[in-house]
Amino acid sequence: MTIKEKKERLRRFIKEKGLKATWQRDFVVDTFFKTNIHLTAEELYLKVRKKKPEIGFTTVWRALKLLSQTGLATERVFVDGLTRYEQTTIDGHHDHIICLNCGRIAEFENKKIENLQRLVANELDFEVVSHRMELYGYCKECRNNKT
Amino acid sequence: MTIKEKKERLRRFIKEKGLKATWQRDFVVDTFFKTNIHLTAEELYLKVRKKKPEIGFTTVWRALKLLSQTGLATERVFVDGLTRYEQTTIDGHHDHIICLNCGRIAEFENKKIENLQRLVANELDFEVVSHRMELYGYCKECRNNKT
DNA sequence: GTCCATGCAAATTGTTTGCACCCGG
DNA sequence: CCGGGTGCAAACAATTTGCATGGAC
Repeated sequence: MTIKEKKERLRRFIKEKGLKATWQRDFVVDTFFKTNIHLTAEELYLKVRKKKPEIGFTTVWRALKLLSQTGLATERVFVDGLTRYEQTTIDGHHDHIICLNCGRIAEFENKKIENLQRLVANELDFEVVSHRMELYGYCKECRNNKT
Repeated sequence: MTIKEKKERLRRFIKEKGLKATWQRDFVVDTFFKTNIHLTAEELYLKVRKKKPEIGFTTVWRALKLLSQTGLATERVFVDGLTRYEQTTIDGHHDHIICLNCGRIAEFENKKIENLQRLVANELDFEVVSHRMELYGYCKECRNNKT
């Protein structure tokens, strides 16, 4: 899905809900779409504020909540306990691998693991509807520059 | 590890650290050890308070922190964002499967999945040191009593 | 003009800490 | 007695909400 399509989808959602379009929210959403990493509301707010200091934290926060509702963003909480927002990609589910040193977050998908998960669940008489899996470790760069 | 052994281990740890034994902490730890489910500090506090209303939340909380330091308990945060404390079992690492309806938490271990994780990480040039994996779904009972 | 959006400030929630008093050794 | 333990209350941090004002249609 291109950014243009995402914006269109959001525009339709806003219309359906009887909400109004505003340049503030537009700007926040734009900034978010142009960033392809996992951001906290705080981080996005700081990013936005650099360009438009008149936009408040609440607006950024509510824009992210709106994007979550629309399905254009996903809230994720990693072990640091902060809520991060991730742009929804066209390809469905994926998991994360996070560098404990630099905080870099990479994404991956592995059907074999998901099949095994379903298998394990069956053994325990559970029906899986979702899962969360994160790997923590060190990326190449951080391994090389070890202290 | 039996409860007795755990208590012994804690006793030694307390001595080493130059801390003191008190009946309040003893009672909290006892209550925790007798419960084999995943509890939040709040839940344990309520449990304790029923028997000993004079014990405060702080004591419960600090006892759990102490147990974590000792390695006798493990802090876990699932998707609801609450910190739960789990008794450390003799067998090392395991993951969780959680019923979205009744909240029941079951544990499992699967070496195949862990091997695949390492494999995936290698492809991405990461070195894995830990992971978090939780499956969410419905347990047998909740599937049968579906609304 | 009518509502929704905004952004400040304040409430909330879960967790953690400061401190005066208590109590075990 | 002394030093750590307790438990209240208050600090904290992240998130969420109330409300008066402003702006889009």
